[in-house]
Amino acid sequence: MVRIPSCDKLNLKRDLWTAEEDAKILAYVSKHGTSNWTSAPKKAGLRRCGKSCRLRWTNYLRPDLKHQNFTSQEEELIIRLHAAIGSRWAIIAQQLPGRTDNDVKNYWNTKLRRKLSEMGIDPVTHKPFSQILADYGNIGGLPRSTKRIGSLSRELKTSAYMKPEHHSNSAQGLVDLLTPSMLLPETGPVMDQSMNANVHQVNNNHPLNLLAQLQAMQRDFLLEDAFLPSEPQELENVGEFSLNQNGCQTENGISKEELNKERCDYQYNRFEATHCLVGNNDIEASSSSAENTFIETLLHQEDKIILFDFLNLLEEPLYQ
DNA sequence: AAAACCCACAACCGCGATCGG
DNA sequence: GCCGATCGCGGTTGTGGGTTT
Repeated sequence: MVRIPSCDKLNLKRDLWTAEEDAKILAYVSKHGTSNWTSAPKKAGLRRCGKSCRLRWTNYLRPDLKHQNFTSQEEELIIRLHAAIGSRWAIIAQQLPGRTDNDVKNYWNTKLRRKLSEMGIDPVTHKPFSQILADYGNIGGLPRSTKRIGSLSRELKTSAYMKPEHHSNSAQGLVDLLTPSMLLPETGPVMDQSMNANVHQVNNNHPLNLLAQLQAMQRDFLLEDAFLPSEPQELENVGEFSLNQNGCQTENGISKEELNKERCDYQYNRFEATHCLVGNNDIEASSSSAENTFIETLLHQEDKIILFDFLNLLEEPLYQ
């Protein structure tokens, strides 16, 4: 495949954009729209490559962008989503109206990553450094790690939620990706109801429900890939274990299909409980402070919210 | 006052995916 | 189905302003 010559190779302008150039881009977009950036430099009278024009528009000039500082709520959401899906900045940015992937990425790299490190948390794995060291000591005995959601294939990503024009809002694509047929292949009416509730909430711009769905998906992967035995009898045992964790009872002789329903209920309820906890604990209360950011509050309350609690907040099932 | 350093963020690069002739 | 053109993404670099020495 022939590569596009870079702006550099074409001897085009590469430094910071001037107000005059910005005005030309705005004029171009108002006249021609954003569908064809290749012709933008010529039509707008700019000595920039089309790619550069597109980035300038996408990351800076778009009228729907926010240019204010990140709020503590946004901070919290970035951390939680990063813990869930890794550095998928475009997806994370979709959950933060008015923010671009570049904004989120820069904010993570310059602020959040360091703050987590200062708290003794590895910003890559979201584990405390002490646990990483402990794990390293036990490296031979660890079960094989399962696939991270962050390593979802590009096919899935692109087909399901990377085409905003296919959806009425940014979250809809993910909702489609996480339809019961994919997320929970053998679920019945009970789980459908739960999922419908989630879909409804996502449609109402409750970004944390995206996290719940992602985590449910991950939980499903983990249970399917790493812990679930294939034989029905073994499945019963696993189901009993999972449900007992949730304080529920299960009967002997449960069918595989019923088990799946129960298991999905368990997953959904667990995430609901997690988010209720998060919503009611000190974190949210402190997040409302205009003075303190989410992380700063945690730092100031080290004796109250110990590291272990923060990890519970993150609810990172991937690394269990 | 000036050099050195730090930080935030704008911008670019390279790659894979997708589109369209 | 092929292939060139384009888009979108994540990683990285460059730049300018602020702070420290």
